Amino acid sequence: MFTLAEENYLKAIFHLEHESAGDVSTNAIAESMDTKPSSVTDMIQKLAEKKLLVYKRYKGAQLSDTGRKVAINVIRKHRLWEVFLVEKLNFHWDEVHEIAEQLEHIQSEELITRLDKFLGSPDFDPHGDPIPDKHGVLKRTEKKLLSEIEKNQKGVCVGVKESSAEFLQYLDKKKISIGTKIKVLGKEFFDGSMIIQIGNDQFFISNKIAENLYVQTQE
Amino acid sequence: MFTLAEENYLKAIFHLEHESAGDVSTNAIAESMDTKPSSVTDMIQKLAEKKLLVYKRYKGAQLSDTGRKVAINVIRKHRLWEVFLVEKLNFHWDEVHEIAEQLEHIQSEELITRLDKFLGSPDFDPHGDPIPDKHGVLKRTEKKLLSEIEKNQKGVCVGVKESSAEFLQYLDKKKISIGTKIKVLGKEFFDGSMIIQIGNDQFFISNKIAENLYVQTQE
DNA sequence: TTTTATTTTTAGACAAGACTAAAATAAATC
DNA sequence: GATTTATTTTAGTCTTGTCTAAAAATAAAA
Ligand SMILES: [Mn+2]
Ligand SMILES: [Mn+2]
Ligand SMILES: [Mn+2]
Ligand SMILES: [Mn+2]
Repeated sequence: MFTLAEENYLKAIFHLEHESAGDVSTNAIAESMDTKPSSVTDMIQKLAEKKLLVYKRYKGAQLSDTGRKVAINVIRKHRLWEVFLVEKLNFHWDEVHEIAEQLEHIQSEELITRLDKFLGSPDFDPHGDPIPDKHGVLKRTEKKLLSEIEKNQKGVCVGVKESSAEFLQYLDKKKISIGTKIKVLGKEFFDGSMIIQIGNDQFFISNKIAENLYVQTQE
Repeated sequence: MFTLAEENYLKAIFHLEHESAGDVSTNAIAESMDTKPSSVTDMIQKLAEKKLLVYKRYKGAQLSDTGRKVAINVIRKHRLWEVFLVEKLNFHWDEVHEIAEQLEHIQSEELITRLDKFLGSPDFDPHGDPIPDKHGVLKRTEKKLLSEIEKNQKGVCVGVKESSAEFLQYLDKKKISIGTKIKVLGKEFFDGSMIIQIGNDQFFISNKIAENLYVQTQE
């Protein structure tokens, strides 16, 4: 139905729409897709032709309902495949993204329906990201960045904002994974760094780490 | 490493090399890939540049060792994915080929290694075709076409030559699948049609059917 | 309100892969 | 051996998706 390139653009725009309000700029798309602004202009004009997004010259793009549906379906596939890779093939969570980038473009509704069932209709992918259901509905859960919680508060890790292999490997080294309980012992006002406690271990983390970890403050 | 188009050409040429001896002709490739001879010429010239095959103008193509290795690896992936779709996702054998055509191009050695292990290192795909091992070695088994065996001989179905959905659905209707025991009760010299027995059922099959069913005559 | 800087778009080119139409070569037939 | 036919290749064009360089529009600064 749609080309690989089209699907990737729609997906990127979808993510960007959730990062900041208003129209998505040409430059933002170009940066997030590691391509040139002129290429982006070309493509969004084509996507606008196809009614997958609304585009006004010099003002940016905004997904249409159908465009959003396509994007969400790609994301659904991406995340289901990631679950498959981790749960069934025992890949580690830092190894699956690249492969899922390819698998997300396999065209077959039936395949995804069956894969979903095979995996037990998971609600979250290995990085804690919600998996849209068949109709594109995303379970929104209450979660904050670790950087947003205060001294002496506790939270349980429910996801990562960034999911680069480097970051995930850092978390492994620190024994942080989905489900890990974290208590903030101290928070430095100046640079946002923290002292946290996990189990009996206490250690320092930088603001960059705290800004990429999602936690749920349970109570 | 290689593009989707390149992989498909190499795979097609590999199959054609096994269908008849000598160089593979431009027209044969074009027909098997449902494309035009001029397009084939373009591509095999590029593949020759890349040393994936040997090409002499007006004489046809012949895979090089590296070209053959690439082709076999694609076939390995195709067949392993077909096993996955049937064994794990409960697809029927007539539904998997199209999806495997896409999955066979996913690039990740590790993925295939793990998929193979997950599936228990199967030797054959759902259509009875052998799955090359990691090193590209194909288990050659003794099998003949049903059309080649004589009256009163018995055989067990071990594979299909053609694997179109239509043919596979015909086989289903006749309750023929891998492992089915077949006895040839009669054979018409004129058109090669047969009367066969399966279990307690006896029925007529045309030569076209007999020429697309592989059997092993056990004795 | 000009001037300057940034963002975005256009124009033109390129690579991959496909196609049509025409030319070249090989195979078949007389 | 000459001629007709079939196969294969070349030449030129098209689409998709990318790029660079230049122009146009917008935003920021003076
Ligand atoms: Mn991912
Ligand atoms: Mn992805
Ligand atoms: Mn197949
Ligand atoms: Mn295939």
